[in-house]
Amino acid sequence: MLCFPSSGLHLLPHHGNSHSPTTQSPTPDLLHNFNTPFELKQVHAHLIKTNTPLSTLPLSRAAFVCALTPSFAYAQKILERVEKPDIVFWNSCLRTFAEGDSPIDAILLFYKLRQFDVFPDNFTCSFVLKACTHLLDILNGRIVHGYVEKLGLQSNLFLQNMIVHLYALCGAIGDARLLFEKMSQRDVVTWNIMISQLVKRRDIEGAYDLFSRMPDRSVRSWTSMIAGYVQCGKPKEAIHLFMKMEEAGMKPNELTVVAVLAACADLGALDLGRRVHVYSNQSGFRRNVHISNTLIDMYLKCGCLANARRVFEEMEERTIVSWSAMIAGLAMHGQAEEALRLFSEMIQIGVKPNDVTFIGLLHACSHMGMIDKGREFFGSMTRDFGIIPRIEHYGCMVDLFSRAGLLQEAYEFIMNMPIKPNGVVWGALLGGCKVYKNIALAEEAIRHLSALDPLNDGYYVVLSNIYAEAERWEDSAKVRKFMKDHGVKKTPGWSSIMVDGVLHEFAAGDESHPQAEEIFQMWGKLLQKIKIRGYVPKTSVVLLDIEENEKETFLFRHSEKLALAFGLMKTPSGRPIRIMKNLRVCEDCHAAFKLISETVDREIVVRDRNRFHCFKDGSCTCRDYW
DNA sequence: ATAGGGTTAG
Repeated sequence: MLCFPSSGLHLLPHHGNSHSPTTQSPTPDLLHNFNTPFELKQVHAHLIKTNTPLSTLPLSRAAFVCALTPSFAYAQKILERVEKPDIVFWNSCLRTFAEGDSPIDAILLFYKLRQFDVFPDNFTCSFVLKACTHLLDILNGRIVHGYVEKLGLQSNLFLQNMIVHLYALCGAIGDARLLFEKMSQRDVVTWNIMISQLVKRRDIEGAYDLFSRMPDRSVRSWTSMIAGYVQCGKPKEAIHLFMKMEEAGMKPNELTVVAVLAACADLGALDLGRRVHVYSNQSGFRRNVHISNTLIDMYLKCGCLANARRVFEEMEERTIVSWSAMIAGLAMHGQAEEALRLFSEMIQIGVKPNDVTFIGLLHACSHMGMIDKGREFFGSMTRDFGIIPRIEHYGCMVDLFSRAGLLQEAYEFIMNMPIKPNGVVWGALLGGCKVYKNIALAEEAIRHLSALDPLNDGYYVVLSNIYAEAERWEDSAKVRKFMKDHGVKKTPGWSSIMVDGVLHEFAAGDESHPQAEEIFQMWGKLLQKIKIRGYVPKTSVVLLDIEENEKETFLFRHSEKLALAFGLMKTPSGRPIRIMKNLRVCEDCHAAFKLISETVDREIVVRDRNRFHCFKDGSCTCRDYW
């Protein structure tokens, strides 16, 4: 039943050692970490030689040696000399082990205690349970649970909470739930444990059900729930709950701030993000690295590169997350050179990059067509930093080649990948096939994509587009029929814009907005202005079998155009316009926005699915390469 | 003496 730790524990003295123990000085490490009676003797001898009182001996270590070698009276004698070990003493040993880097020692010691006629109490159990938690050791956890029942400690809330936590953490959510349901009393910690564990398992509905049923909610309850919504891709719900939290008079803490800022990043909710930033500083959270990192990400994803940079520069201590976020953000904003410069600065001061850092770097390269640099980083990643490329890195490389028109190289790269390509990888190739009009390779990509990711409409839409551009209308129609037959629905495009703290959302062709008429008139005026400057509607992006003038109607009702017209109507001149879109920005809108930015002299920032487009003075930061 | 969250990419 009992097994001994594998961590270099020697049960017998080193008989082969010809030196007398007293002739050797123990290393400083050994003074605290002796594992055998022999080593204990060495330490003891050292204490005598240096005239150090015996009480300086690390007792928990002595107890450990003693407990594991009860036949060796020496260790026991030392213990007896120092103090009479009672349950409190043993508990503090257990605690030391449980919180140290070898928690298994606590479990071993626990099983040994009965040989010393020591009976565990609630503290004993709590420390062993803590050890089980650190080890994710549900088997020993269940045994300790049995002891808790046998010892009549089942009404101890601390222990019950720890057991519920342990079960859930080890994946036995059913057992955790059962125990939770039959507990005679629960406190806020019990509820919070269940909520955060359900969130961890992506059961956000289950978590909210408990949240709404619990009698008292602490800041932690609110924060777990808000963070849960963010993790489950529901940032609106997260922000809604944050508002409720404020209404309830709860004071957000550091973790709440991180969660809300993450939600703001996802939603592009700059106003709230700024407000939370101010609150965070007022609350004295300025030096919190997690908060600063999330702030950087929030500002980047809201299109405020300068603010992100300021937060980054003002940090006293940066982690790899800070650097990676900044590099990825610069890539998103089309500032590849600056991203690369930041990377070399980081290497120069000795910060070690991780896999995420390289995803950002490779993005920077592919967005700017820096093929050789990208190849270099991909090679250096493993060679110089020992990072094994993940599927995301392969995806970046295929994207890099495909965007640059090196379709054959991209295809061969996929064929030679040591891991199975996923939808993102083939999708990147497909994207390149559209730009460089390679129908055969696009069909090959679709063959893989329809097997890998059959419900993703985006790929079929691209293929249908490719056929349409080649004026192969029948094939284009076939793709759309295929989608219809297989129940693949085209994701409706939408764009949004925040005006005076209110989020306005527009779908393509949307006439439901209360000010729809004014918006259309505004667009009409803009259209006149840009037509003078040479704008020609690119009706080929409209994939409908209709008359040319009808196509224009569709084209002019694209969601990003509606959002822009509305933004220009509602915001003071000179102020930048920020628009978010769920899909990639349309080619025609891109051309139109460039001209509009010039005619109305406004900066227009569009965050699309992949990156930022910042239109200013007639050009875009993507340099039309996206 | 004992219990419960965090950041980059995807």
